[in-house]
Amino acid sequence: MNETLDLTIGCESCPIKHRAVCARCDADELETLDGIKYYRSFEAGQTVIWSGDRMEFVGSVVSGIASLTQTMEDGRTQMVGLLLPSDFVGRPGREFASYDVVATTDLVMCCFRRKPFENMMVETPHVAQRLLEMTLDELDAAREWMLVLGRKTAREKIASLLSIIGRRDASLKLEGTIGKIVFDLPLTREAMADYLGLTLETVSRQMSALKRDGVIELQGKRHVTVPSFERLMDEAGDDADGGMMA
Amino acid sequence: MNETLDLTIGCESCPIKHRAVCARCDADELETLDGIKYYRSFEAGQTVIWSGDRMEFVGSVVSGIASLTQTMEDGRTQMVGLLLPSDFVGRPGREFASYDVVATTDLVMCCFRRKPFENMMVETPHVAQRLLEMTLDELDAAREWMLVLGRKTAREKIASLLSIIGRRDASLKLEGTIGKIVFDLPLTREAMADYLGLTLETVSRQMSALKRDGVIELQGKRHVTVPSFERLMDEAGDDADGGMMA
DNA sequence: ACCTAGACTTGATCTGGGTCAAGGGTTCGC
DNA sequence: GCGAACCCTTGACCCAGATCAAGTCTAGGT
Repeated sequence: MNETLDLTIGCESCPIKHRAVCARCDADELETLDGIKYYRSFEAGQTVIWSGDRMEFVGSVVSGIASLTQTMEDGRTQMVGLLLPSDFVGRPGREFASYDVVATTDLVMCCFRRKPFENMMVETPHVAQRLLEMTLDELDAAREWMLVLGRKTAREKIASLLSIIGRRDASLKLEGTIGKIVFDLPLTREAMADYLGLTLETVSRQMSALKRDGVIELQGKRHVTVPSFERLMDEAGDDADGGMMA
Repeated sequence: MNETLDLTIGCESCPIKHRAVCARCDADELETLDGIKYYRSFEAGQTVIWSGDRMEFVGSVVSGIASLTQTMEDGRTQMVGLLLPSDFVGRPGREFASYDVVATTDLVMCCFRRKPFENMMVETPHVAQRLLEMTLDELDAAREWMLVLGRKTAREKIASLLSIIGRRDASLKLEGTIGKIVFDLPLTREAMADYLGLTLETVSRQMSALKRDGVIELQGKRHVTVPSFERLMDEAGDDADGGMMA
């Protein structure tokens, strides 16, 4: 499934090399890339791109968390995507950004100037195909989230979010997704609310309720221990298979 | 924007030829396609594919409307995509379906056997690129819908749905999206509710309210007249630009 | 013509989550 | 060490939309 993740050609802190570009490629392409690649750092809370801005680059998250958000004129906001390390940002072929991209934590991104990247994509078909696969994955994630937003209760929403972050975190640490899981929440209660279509008060109340009921333990406000991942999945109302089926 | 829509090489009732395959291609590729192409018809209410089924084909909607839906064990369902004529169905590279695909009205699809289609995709890079563009469009639509599901009121949700269907319908008829619009709702109140994350009673009440307030007129239950599209957009809480910016 | 079934509407009531308000805990800078 | 700024929690109350319960309307079928 993650057949490209173990490739280590090139700089290992740059996930795009592994996932979008390096997959099944030869060293020549890495040479090509190095001329158009650069890193950018952002502080927590900083906006990476405003919706409507010209996109000068595409890239991927090296460390930290970014979020895609949409805002209505009256200030209501909805997070429409959570970008974790190794996630791709940007739209080859799109001139302007469709969403605000905000650094939710301190953030390092690996960027490629858009035009040269697009040219390279045309010349190397498997990059386009890898990008298509990644986009399809994002689409699946977005659609799964539509079920969360449209039909789940506040408690189920929280459990869903915790299980996504917990699973992702655990797989990065190469642990299993069974039994006990420990991780730090990279989001404020407000950011969680924006992702879940709730208010921060409701998020806080439901976190307390899940703690009271023994589904999670909290050390401080952000450090979470999940004694039974199955129990959490159950609270989330998901099928037990854990999303193994694409 | 719809640069590929006016191509008329090949059978004009088969949108995939126009949108996914024919774009900027030469006649040879049409020959290749004809060996692996077939049509399928479905009655309203029939299920095209069950989630988890092996996908034997990809294809596109020729006429009628299909929907992608997700269902929880307890029966709560959420529609995660509405497939209108010319929309693409299926995932090159994916073995199994992720969602139920249901014919919401009588439906004709133009199908391609999946394996040969994938092979063709590898050989003709611009098809992969067209598919990437289409997938990015779907992703944008899904994310826009996340804002609807997460943050909009029932009245705004209904107005959003009506404006999407109305706009799509009007553009197919080559009318503008300004001023008056007339169309038939292709969805039952229940299907609307499933798409909007509401109950059918709430949908019905809000339709009545929009009618009472003069935002829409109803002839029968399904035939809708929108005297002012701007007014409708306003009720939907959208920016005025009408989504012209991809 | 009548009967039935499915799609829709409308009313009455209930409730989950929003809103408003008042705190508490930590981490800064001074 | 003290105030200020965040971030978070908890309580009291309210309301949009869910739920439960009758209906109405229309299209087919006999």
